[in-house]
Amino acid sequence: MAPRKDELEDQVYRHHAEICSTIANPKRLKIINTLREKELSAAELLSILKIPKANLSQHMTILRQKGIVAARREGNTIYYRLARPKILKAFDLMRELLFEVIEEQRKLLKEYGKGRK
Amino acid sequence: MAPRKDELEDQVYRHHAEICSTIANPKRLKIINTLREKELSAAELLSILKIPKANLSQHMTILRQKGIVAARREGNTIYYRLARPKILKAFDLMRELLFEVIEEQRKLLKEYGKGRK
DNA sequence: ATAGTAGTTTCGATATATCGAAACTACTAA
DNA sequence: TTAGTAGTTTCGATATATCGAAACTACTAT
Repeated sequence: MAPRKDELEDQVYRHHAEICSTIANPKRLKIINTLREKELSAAELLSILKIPKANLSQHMTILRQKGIVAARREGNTIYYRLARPKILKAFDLMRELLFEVIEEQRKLLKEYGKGRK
Repeated sequence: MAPRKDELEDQVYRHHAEICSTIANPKRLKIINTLREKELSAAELLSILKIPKANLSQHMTILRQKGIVAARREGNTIYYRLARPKILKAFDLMRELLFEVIEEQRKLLKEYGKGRK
Protein backbone atom coordinates (compact mmCIF):
# COMPACT_ATOMS: atom_id res chain seq x y z
CA MET A 1 0.00 0.00 0.00
CA ALA A 2 1.38 3.42 -1.00
CA PRO A 3 1.87 5.93 1.81
CA ARG A 4 -0.42 8.93 1.82
CA LYS A 5 0.94 12.24 0.59
CA ASP A 6 0.99 13.90 4.00
CA GLU A 7 2.69 10.89 5.57
CA LEU A 8 5.49 11.30 3.06
CA GLU A 9 5.61 15.01 3.75
CA ASP A 10 5.80 14.41 7.48
CA GLN A 11 8.61 11.96 6.91
CA VAL A 12 10.58 14.61 5.03
CA TYR A 13 10.00 17.04 7.89
CA ARG A 14 11.24 14.40 10.32
CA HIS A 15 14.43 13.83 8.35
CA HIS A 16 14.83 17.56 7.93
CA ALA A 17 14.59 17.97 11.70
CA GLU A 18 17.07 15.17 12.23
CA ILE A 19 19.74 16.83 10.15
CA CYS A 20 19.07 20.08 11.99
CA SER A 21 19.54 18.26 15.31
CA THR A 22 23.02 17.38 14.18
CA ILE A 23 24.04 21.03 14.43
CA ALA A 24 21.90 21.70 17.50
CA ASN A 25 24.75 20.96 19.89
CA PRO A 26 27.55 23.30 20.99
CA LYS A 27 30.33 20.74 20.79
CA ARG A 28 29.34 19.53 17.36
CA LEU A 29 29.15 23.13 16.15
CA LYS A 30 32.64 23.73 17.46
CA ILE A 31 33.87 20.57 15.73
CA ILE A 32 32.35 21.70 12.43
CA ASN A 33 33.87 25.14 12.77
CA THR A 34 37.26 23.68 13.69
CA LEU A 35 37.25 21.50 10.58
CA ARG A 36 36.43 24.56 8.47
CA GLU A 37 39.61 24.88 6.46
CA LYS A 38 41.47 21.61 6.90
CA GLU A 39 41.10 18.03 8.01
CA LEU A 40 42.29 17.20 11.52
CA SER A 41 43.08 14.05 13.45
CA ALA A 42 41.06 13.01 16.46
CA ALA A 43 44.06 13.87 18.63
CA GLU A 44 44.22 17.38 17.19
CA LEU A 45 40.50 17.87 17.72
CA LEU A 46 40.91 16.62 21.27
CA SER A 47 43.60 19.16 22.07
CA ILE A 48 41.42 21.95 20.71
CA LEU A 49 38.12 20.89 22.23
CA LYS A 50 39.48 19.67 25.55
CA ILE A 51 36.85 16.95 26.04
CA PRO A 52 37.28 13.24 26.86
CA LYS A 53 38.11 11.22 23.78
CA ALA A 54 35.16 8.87 24.25
CA ASN A 55 32.90 11.86 24.08
CA LEU A 56 34.61 13.20 20.96
CA SER A 57 34.20 9.81 19.36
CA GLN A 58 30.49 9.81 20.20
CA HIS A 59 30.01 13.18 18.52
CA MET A 60 32.08 12.12 15.50
CA THR A 61 29.90 9.04 15.14
CA ILE A 62 26.80 11.23 15.00
CA LEU A 63 28.40 13.63 12.51
CA ARG A 64 29.48 10.75 10.28
CA GLN A 65 26.11 9.01 10.44
CA LYS A 66 24.35 12.18 9.35
CA GLY A 67 26.77 12.58 6.45
CA ILE A 68 28.28 15.83 7.74
CA VAL A 69 31.80 14.56 8.36
CA ALA A 70 33.96 11.93 6.67
CA ALA A 71 36.90 10.03 8.11
CA ARG A 72 39.97 8.31 6.80
CA ARG A 73 42.45 6.18 8.67
CA GLU A 74 46.21 6.52 8.26
CA GLY A 75 47.98 3.97 10.39
CA ASN A 76 46.79 4.54 13.87
CA THR A 77 45.44 8.00 13.27
CA ILE A 78 41.99 8.91 12.08
CA TYR A 79 41.60 12.09 10.09
CA TYR A 80 38.26 13.86 9.95
CA ARG A 81 37.06 16.34 7.38
CA LEU A 82 33.79 17.99 6.42
CA ALA A 83 32.03 15.74 3.94
CA ARG A 84 29.76 18.54 2.86
CA PRO A 85 31.12 22.09 2.63
CA LYS A 86 27.54 23.36 2.53
CA ILE A 87 27.38 22.65 6.25
CA LEU A 88 29.59 25.71 6.72
CA LYS A 89 26.99 27.85 4.98
CA ALA A 90 24.46 26.52 7.46
CA PHE A 91 26.82 27.21 10.35
CA ASP A 92 27.43 30.78 9.19
CA LEU A 93 23.79 31.46 8.43
CA MET A 94 22.62 30.26 11.82
CA ARG A 95 25.28 32.36 13.51
CA GLU A 96 24.16 35.43 11.57
CA LEU A 97 20.63 34.70 12.67
CA LEU A 98 21.83 34.44 16.25
CA PHE A 99 23.50 37.83 16.08
CA GLU A 100 20.43 39.38 14.45
CA VAL A 101 18.28 38.15 17.30
CA ILE A 102 20.74 39.27 19.96
CA GLU A 103 20.99 42.70 18.37
CA GLU A 104 17.21 43.05 18.28
CA GLN A 105 16.89 42.03 21.89
CA ARG A 106 19.56 44.57 22.80
CA LYS A 107 17.58 47.30 21.04
CA LEU A 108 14.34 46.32 22.74
CA LEU A 109 16.10 46.42 26.08
CA LYS A 110 17.38 49.93 25.34
CA GLU A 111 13.87 51.07 24.44
CA TYR A 112 12.54 49.60 27.64
CA GLY A 113 15.28 51.38 29.56
CA LYS A 114 14.18 54.73 28.08
CA GLY A 115 10.54 54.18 28.99
CA ARG A 116 11.33 53.12 32.51
CA LYS A 117 12.66 56.52 33.74
CA MET B 1 35.85 39.37 37.18
CA ALA B 2 35.94 39.20 33.40
CA PRO B 3 35.10 35.82 31.83
CA ARG B 4 37.92 33.99 30.09
CA LYS B 5 38.00 34.05 26.32
CA ASP B 6 37.08 30.42 25.86
CA GLU B 7 34.20 30.71 28.32
CA LEU B 8 32.80 33.46 26.14
CA GLU B 9 33.37 31.37 23.05
CA ASP B 10 31.62 28.40 24.61
CA GLN B 11 28.71 30.63 25.50
CA VAL B 12 28.39 31.71 21.88
CA TYR B 13 28.41 28.07 20.82
CA ARG B 14 25.70 27.33 23.36
CA HIS B 15 23.49 30.12 22.05
CA HIS B 16 24.27 29.06 18.52
CA ALA B 17 23.15 25.53 19.35
CA GLU B 18 20.01 26.87 21.01
CA ILE B 19 18.88 28.69 17.91
CA CYS B 20 19.61 25.58 15.87
CA SER B 21 17.45 23.56 18.26
CA THR B 22 14.57 25.80 17.35
CA ILE B 23 14.53 24.36 13.84
CA ALA B 24 15.41 20.83 14.98
CA ASN B 25 11.78 19.78 15.25
CA PRO B 26 9.48 18.59 12.44
CA LYS B 27 6.41 20.53 13.55
CA ARG B 28 8.30 23.78 13.98
CA LEU B 29 9.88 23.32 10.55
CA LYS B 30 6.43 22.84 9.07
CA ILE B 31 5.19 25.95 10.87
CA ILE B 32 8.09 27.99 9.49
CA ASN B 33 7.49 26.68 5.98
CA THR B 34 3.77 27.36 6.25
CA LEU B 35 4.40 30.97 7.24
CA ARG B 36 6.74 31.35 4.26
CA GLU B 37 4.75 33.80 2.16
CA LYS B 38 2.10 35.23 4.46
CA GLU B 39 1.06 35.63 8.06
CA LEU B 40 -1.54 33.20 9.35
CA SER B 41 -3.80 33.01 12.38
CA ALA B 42 -3.41 30.27 14.94
CA ALA B 43 -6.70 28.79 13.68
CA GLU B 44 -5.38 28.67 10.12
CA LEU B 45 -2.16 27.03 11.27
CA LEU B 46 -4.21 24.54 13.25
CA SER B 47 -6.25 23.51 10.24
CA ILE B 48 -3.07 23.00 8.22
CA LEU B 49 -1.00 21.23 10.87
CA LYS B 50 -3.79 19.18 12.39
CA ILE B 51 -2.35 19.18 15.90
CA PRO B 52 -4.00 20.09 19.24
CA LYS B 53 -4.09 23.82 19.80
CA ALA B 54 -2.27 23.60 23.12
CA ASN B 55 0.59 21.94 21.30
CA LEU B 56 0.62 24.58 18.57
CA SER B 57 0.71 27.24 21.24
CA GLN B 58 3.68 25.54 22.89
CA HIS B 59 5.62 25.53 19.65
CA MET B 60 4.69 29.13 18.89
CA THR B 61 5.94 30.14 22.31
CA ILE B 62 9.31 28.57 21.55
CA LEU B 63 9.47 30.18 18.10
CA ARG B 64 8.63 33.58 19.55
CA GLN B 65 11.08 33.28 22.40
CA LYS B 66 13.87 32.48 19.99
CA GLY B 67 12.97 35.49 17.87
CA ILE B 68 11.97 33.44 14.81
CA VAL B 69 8.29 34.32 14.76
CA ALA B 70 6.34 37.44 15.73
CA ALA B 71 2.70 37.71 16.69
CA ARG B 72 0.02 40.36 16.67
CA ARG B 73 -3.45 40.23 18.11
CA GLU B 74 -6.53 41.43 16.27
CA GLY B 75 -9.56 41.04 18.46
CA ASN B 76 -9.71 37.45 19.42
CA THR B 77 -7.39 36.22 16.73
CA ILE B 78 -3.62 36.01 16.88
CA TYR B 79 -1.69 36.34 13.67
CA TYR B 80 1.77 34.89 13.36
CA ARG B 81 4.47 35.81 10.89
CA LEU B 82 8.15 35.14 10.42
CA ALA B 83 10.10 37.77 12.34
CA ARG B 84 13.24 36.99 10.44
CA PRO B 85 13.04 36.09 6.74
CA LYS B 86 16.59 34.72 6.97
CA ILE B 87 15.12 31.72 8.76
CA LEU B 88 13.77 30.62 5.37
CA LYS B 89 17.30 30.59 3.98
CA ALA B 90 18.24 28.31 6.84
CA PHE B 91 15.21 26.13 6.18
CA ASP B 92 16.05 25.83 2.48
CA LEU B 93 19.74 25.28 3.05
CA MET B 94 19.17 22.49 5.55
CA ARG B 95 16.71 20.85 3.20
CA GLU B 96 19.25 21.01 0.36
CA LEU B 97 21.76 19.43 2.68
CA LEU B 98 19.25 16.71 3.49
CA PHE B 99 18.72 15.91 -0.16
CA GLU B 100 22.47 15.91 -0.82
CA VAL B 101 22.96 13.35 1.93
CA ILE B 102 20.04 11.20 0.77
CA GLU B 103 21.34 11.27 -2.81
CA GLU B 104 24.81 10.23 -1.68
CA GLN B 105 23.44 7.39 0.40
CA ARG B 106 21.39 6.25 -2.57
CA LYS B 107 24.53 6.15 -4.73
CA LEU B 108 26.49 4.23 -2.12
CA LEU B 109 23.67 1.73 -1.89
CA LYS B 110 23.73 1.27 -5.66
CA GLU B 111 27.50 0.68 -5.60
CA TYR B 112 27.06 -1.85 -2.86
CA GLY B 113 24.36 -3.57 -4.91
CA LYS B 114 26.77 -3.93 -7.86
CA GLY B 115 29.51 -5.48 -5.73
CA ARG B 116 27.14 -7.92 -4.12
CA LYS B 117 26.44 -10.04 -7.30
C1' DA C 1 53.55 -12.64 21.35
C1' DT C 2 53.46 -8.37 24.19
C1' DA C 3 52.85 -3.80 25.27
C1' DG C 4 51.52 0.67 24.00
C1' DT C 5 48.85 4.14 21.57
C1' DA C 6 44.61 5.81 19.07
C1' DG C 7 40.10 5.57 18.82
C1' DT C 8 35.33 3.15 19.58
C1' DT C 9 31.40 0.98 21.82
C1' DT C 10 28.35 -0.10 25.53
C1' DC C 11 26.06 0.85 29.66
C1' DG C 12 23.72 3.46 32.92
C1' DA C 13 22.76 7.85 35.11
C1' DT C 14 21.08 12.53 34.45
C1' DA C 15 19.20 16.25 31.75
C1' DT C 16 16.26 18.06 28.21
C1' DA C 17 12.33 17.92 24.89
C1' DT C 18 7.75 16.67 23.59
C1' DC C 19 3.04 16.33 24.28
C1' DG C 20 -1.78 15.46 26.13
C1' DA C 21 -4.97 16.89 29.65
C1' DA C 22 -6.93 20.25 32.31
C1' DA C 23 -7.21 24.68 34.06
C1' DC C 24 -6.65 29.28 32.84
C1' DT C 25 -6.67 34.20 30.42
C1' DA C 26 -8.34 37.45 26.86
C1' DC C 27 -11.51 39.00 24.08
C1' DT C 28 -16.46 39.15 21.86
C1' DA C 29 -21.34 39.19 21.73
C1' DA C 30 -25.81 39.01 23.83
C1' DT D 1 -23.08 39.60 33.68
C1' DT D 2 -23.02 35.47 31.32
C1' DA D 3 -21.73 32.38 27.73
C1' DG D 4 -18.79 31.38 24.01
C1' DT D 5 -14.61 31.39 21.23
C1' DA D 6 -9.47 31.80 20.66
C1' DG D 7 -5.42 30.96 22.50
C1' DT D 8 -2.12 30.04 26.66
C1' DT D 9 -0.06 27.93 30.71
C1' DT D 10 0.95 24.35 33.94
C1' DC D 11 1.64 19.73 35.18
C1' DG D 12 3.11 15.20 34.76
C1' DA D 13 4.27 11.25 31.93
C1' DT D 14 7.22 9.48 28.25
C1' DA D 15 10.91 9.87 24.95
C1' DT D 16 15.34 11.48 23.46
C1' DA D 17 20.05 13.41 24.14
C1' DT D 18 24.28 13.85 26.59
C1' DC D 19 28.11 12.17 28.90
C1' DG D 20 31.47 9.65 32.07
C1' DA D 21 33.32 5.16 33.07
C1' DA D 22 34.91 0.96 31.65
C1' DA D 23 35.63 -2.44 28.39
C1' DC D 24 36.80 -3.10 23.81
C1' DT D 25 39.00 -2.99 18.80
C1' DA D 26 42.68 -1.68 15.55
C1' DC D 27 46.95 -0.68 14.56
C1' DT D 28 52.22 -0.07 15.66
C1' DA D 29 56.59 -1.30 17.42
C1' DT D 30 59.63 -4.37 19.85
